[in-house]
Amino acid sequence: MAQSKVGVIAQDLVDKIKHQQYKPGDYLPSEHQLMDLYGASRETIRKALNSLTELGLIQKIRGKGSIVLNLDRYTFPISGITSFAELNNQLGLKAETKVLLLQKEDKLPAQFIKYFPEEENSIGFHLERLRLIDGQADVLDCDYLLSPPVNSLPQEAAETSIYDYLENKQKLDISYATKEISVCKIDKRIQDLLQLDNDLAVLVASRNYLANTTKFQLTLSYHRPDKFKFVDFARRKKIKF
Amino acid sequence: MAQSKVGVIAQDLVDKIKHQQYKPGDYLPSEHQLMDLYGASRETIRKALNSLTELGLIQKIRGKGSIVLNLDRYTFPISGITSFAELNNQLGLKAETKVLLLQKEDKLPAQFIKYFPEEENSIGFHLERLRLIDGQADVLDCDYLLSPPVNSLPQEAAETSIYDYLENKQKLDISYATKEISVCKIDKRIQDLLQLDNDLAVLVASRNYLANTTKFQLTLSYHRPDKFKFVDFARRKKIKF
DNA sequence: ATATTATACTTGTCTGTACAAGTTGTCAAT
DNA sequence: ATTGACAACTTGTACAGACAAGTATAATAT
Repeated sequence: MAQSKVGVIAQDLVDKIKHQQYKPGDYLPSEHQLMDLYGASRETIRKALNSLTELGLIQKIRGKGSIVLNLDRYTFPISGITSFAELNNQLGLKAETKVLLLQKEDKLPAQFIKYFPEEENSIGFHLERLRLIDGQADVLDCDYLLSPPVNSLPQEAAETSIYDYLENKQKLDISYATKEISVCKIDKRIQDLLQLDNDLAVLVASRNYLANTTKFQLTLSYHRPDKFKFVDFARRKKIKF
Repeated sequence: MAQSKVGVIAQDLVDKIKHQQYKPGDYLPSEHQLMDLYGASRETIRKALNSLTELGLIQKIRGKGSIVLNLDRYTFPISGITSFAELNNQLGLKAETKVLLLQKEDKLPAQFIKYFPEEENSIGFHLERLRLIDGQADVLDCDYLLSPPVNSLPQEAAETSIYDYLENKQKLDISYATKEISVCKIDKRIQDLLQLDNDLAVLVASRNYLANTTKFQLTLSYHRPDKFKFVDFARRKKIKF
């Protein structure tokens, strides 16, 4: 997955932290020691350490070292563009996906227009999936995959992981996303699907982009309010916008 | 604010993007041109560009250049540890803060214990503030500032900006935070403060830390559901946890 | 005992070089 | 006109060296 030397080192350090080889509160080996361990230059080591810092796994303290932070599985940030299938694997949940709809459209379906007016006339694949955890319907994912760049979308990919399909089969380079989390009123249909008493749901709306900056996916995720939990790690920004 | 050469360059680029000197869709000058412009080495330029990449301001494309992304003010990510006063300045809102409570406690008040059980016996300053925008009460911020490391907390700091006070007066080095966003039931008192019809609010619970990894602040922010909006920028992570 | 100094560690910052790899346009051969 | 090779750009990765600055320990001077 991570082919560069920096990536290999970073992944190895992450794995060792995960398996408690380096425990929360411990200091990692010093940068010079890591240079010997991995046979790399100091800049290379430092780039790997910086990526762990951004992930919230370590904190660097000048003059002392890099200390492993205390982030158990439940506080580990869910942000980043993580697909449901990946989340599922990482957290070891037994989840199920029901595909409610998969069809090609020649313009953006009505329910999306309010949130993504700029794509009103785009061709794409309309996909609706209900996510169940322990038999309970927790999330309704409504996707619109823009075509181009998405040429095809088999039913089987929709049932398992469209990200796996797009990245590995279609060789699309998924890169970044903008997300908005808010609370919205939902119609009777969604209310029934999620078996909700009232008409409020947490809505995560996201625009997803490839590395060449082309937009390829719009998503509206409706979450049961009582099950929704978004965990984030944030560093104090030194740059003022 | 940013004393390092990298920081100065990054801030300058951000300012130029902000003032449309570099517009969305444009390519920034190449790294070699930026070297000449700022009189810096390529690695220094690249570190500055990387920080813009993480902020979601640009996208680097190999062989082509760094393209400015289209992020208007409303989609600019609010994450990071940004204080209400800072947000206020950046967005140019006319907001008001009412201090409801400020007193020292010798153990964690009951309302916090459910979310921060590990700090049950900590001494600290209990602070409650109501945030109003256009006269409307939108957020109730409940803070617990741990003592140590926070020795004092004057009323005036609570009314304006405790982050300004802690960073500039007390010289605390605020570094990172973990946040959890969820939806919770609120009691009658909070319901009245926020003038809500029902008993649901969006709750952002966060643990805030200094650069030396000491926890200094616990926060429970209750948001009116109809006003809450959390905007985020996320990059696809290449590291699997 | 206390304070100071020296030192050996740590991370932070910046420089310069080298080569790999992706993109684009030019020019020549077909 | 199309193709293909090449050159000139771009960013990506890695290396080695130098000095600054913060931390901790031990030896020293008072």
